[in-house]
Amino acid sequence: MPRTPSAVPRPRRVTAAQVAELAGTSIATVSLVVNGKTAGRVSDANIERVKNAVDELGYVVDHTASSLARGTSNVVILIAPDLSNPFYGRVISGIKNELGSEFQLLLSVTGEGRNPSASDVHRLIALRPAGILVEAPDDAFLRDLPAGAPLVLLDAPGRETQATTVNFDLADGISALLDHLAERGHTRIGYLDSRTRTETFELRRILVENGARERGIEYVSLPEAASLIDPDAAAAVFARFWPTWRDAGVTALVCATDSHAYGVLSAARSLGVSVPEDLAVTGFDNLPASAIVSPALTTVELPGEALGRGAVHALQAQRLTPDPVATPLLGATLIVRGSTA
Amino acid sequence: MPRTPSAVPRPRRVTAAQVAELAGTSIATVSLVVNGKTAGRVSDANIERVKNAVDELGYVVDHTASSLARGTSNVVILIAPDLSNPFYGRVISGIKNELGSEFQLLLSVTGEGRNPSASDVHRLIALRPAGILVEAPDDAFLRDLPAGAPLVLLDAPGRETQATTVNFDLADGISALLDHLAERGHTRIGYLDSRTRTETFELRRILVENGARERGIEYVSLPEAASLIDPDAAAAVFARFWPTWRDAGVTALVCATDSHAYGVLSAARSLGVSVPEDLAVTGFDNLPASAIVSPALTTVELPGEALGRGAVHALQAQRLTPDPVATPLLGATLIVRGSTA
DNA sequence: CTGAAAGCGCTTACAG
DNA sequence: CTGAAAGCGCTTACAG
Repeated sequence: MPRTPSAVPRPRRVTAAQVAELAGTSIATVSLVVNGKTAGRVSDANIERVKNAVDELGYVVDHTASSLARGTSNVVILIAPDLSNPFYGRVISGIKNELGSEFQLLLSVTGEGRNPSASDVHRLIALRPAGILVEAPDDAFLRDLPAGAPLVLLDAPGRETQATTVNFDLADGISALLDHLAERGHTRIGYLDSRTRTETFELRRILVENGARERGIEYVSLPEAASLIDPDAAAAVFARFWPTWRDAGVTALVCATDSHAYGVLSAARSLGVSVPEDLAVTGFDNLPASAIVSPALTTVELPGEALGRGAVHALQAQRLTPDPVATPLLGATLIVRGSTA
Repeated sequence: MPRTPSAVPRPRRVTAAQVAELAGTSIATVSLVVNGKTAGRVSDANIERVKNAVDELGYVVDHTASSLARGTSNVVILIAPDLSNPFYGRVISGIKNELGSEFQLLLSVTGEGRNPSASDVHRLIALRPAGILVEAPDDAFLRDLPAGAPLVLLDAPGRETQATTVNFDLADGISALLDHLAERGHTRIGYLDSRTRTETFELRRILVENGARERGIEYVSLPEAASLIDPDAAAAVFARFWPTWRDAGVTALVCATDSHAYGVLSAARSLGVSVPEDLAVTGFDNLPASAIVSPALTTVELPGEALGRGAVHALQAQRLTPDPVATPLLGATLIVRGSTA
């Protein structure tokens, strides 16, 4: 937004001084009352007077001034690469439910599916948030961990010692997935990776690879087979690599996210590849659309609501210590549907 | 988040006073330099000294103090009911692209698909935002329009006189849709509404109803047929009303959003209703998944990116006047796919 | 229980 | 071009 020549003046806000005057008290008393710190410090009569004056004038504490005086605000910020991914809806809902009304959640999105960077966070720290929750931070971010606000990383496996982190139990969900594929008779599987280099995707790939080996399943490695978290991008990558996978005897393709899998389903249809007859397809997340796409998608459900709640708990613990706080892993569940029938 | 007993102290931030001391200038000079207001007011030598000191200390202007002194912040807030709807991804991207780096976008979501309310906005105004963008405000909100920050409503047709509003040209898109259905020989259509009572949905329904009449298509009115913007909820409603529609001879069902349509496609499959043979289905939005569901969805594409850009333009204009600013309608386009083939 | 006052870290007239 | 000072609207020791 270009700088504006001169903005129109807005209506003056009601201040604590006005409330104090109307109530016949000091500003300090107004502050104590509106912040509920009256116990043994303000008389009932004054509490009453201030409350009446607040109602009459419609006074609301100025958040900016309050934050400056206090040194911290009541805002908690979630920074994430791509809120349009429905997965975050569940995370956000978990955070809000757990935060309660004392704090206020604001979201910051990085552009173009870019991962949150340290400079993004520095700009947000200037807002003096009560906490910052970072979804899927990238390497650069972790190299220069910003100080200045309590920080919690979400879905950043392997970073537990660097910062407070809330993670999924991917090992469990991936074991179930591979058992399922083995049971269906698959002996050669491929993997469609996410192109964003984030810890969680690194881990998913490695667990699939190792788990396959343990079960005598051949993991056909094709590191180039990776796309952004977007059905169209995934479709293009699948179209490009399908011949290779097919010729290698791959009968099941594990995708890094449901969004990747959607693209595979779409491209497979165009290419005349039958799912699951020619190729079984699986995802991660269990997005709402996964029950509806055709065939319905087998996927490892990641409990986003629990991730959000866990992040708030961790933030609360983090506020009490400068050291990383240990948090329990959140279980992932295999959901079997038609795409691996 | 429950109140914490006593938070650990965070590292002290670098202040302008420290920069001034290192640079050997006054604090005022530091402020002028970091805000780029040096023209004719700061010597080149001092600009240089301050910049070096800023770099050396890693100084960042404290946003809270700056907002308090200035009376307004550099934060623009978008408040929306449900960011998990991929439609908002495009809107957000449009806003960010247009805002540039001088301002910072933060998002606030209302819980549970609830529409933004006046009290939500009052809490946000306490942050002294440079502007507030409200997506799909509800009636109560509009009855008590909050003052205190420049405000722009997105997708709130009929509210142009109450506040600055950016809207789609729904009439155009719906005309194209009905022409298409008429051409395919449909003479009786149904409508699956959104249960959130928002202006835009009201308008969609009315335009479909009137447009049908003008074309000699019978609009089978079933006001109960409405659900939240969620495939599962829409599927349940469709399952309940399909017998009624079928018996009334409905051969095409217009849905208020693509998300509703996904639910219909899913339920239709379970019920053995062939799409488009037994029933043609359409949506609004053109979400990414709409090209991938089966059959692919015919839909009226709403240009979310343009909506976001338009909102920022409108905000900029709004800052110059207390009166609602007139904005052009953004064209909607019909995308024809298999669900009406 | 109460209020005057210092302080949070900036920005912006203002006088020089 | 420069800096001392007032002011933004709160919160919180502190003295009473």
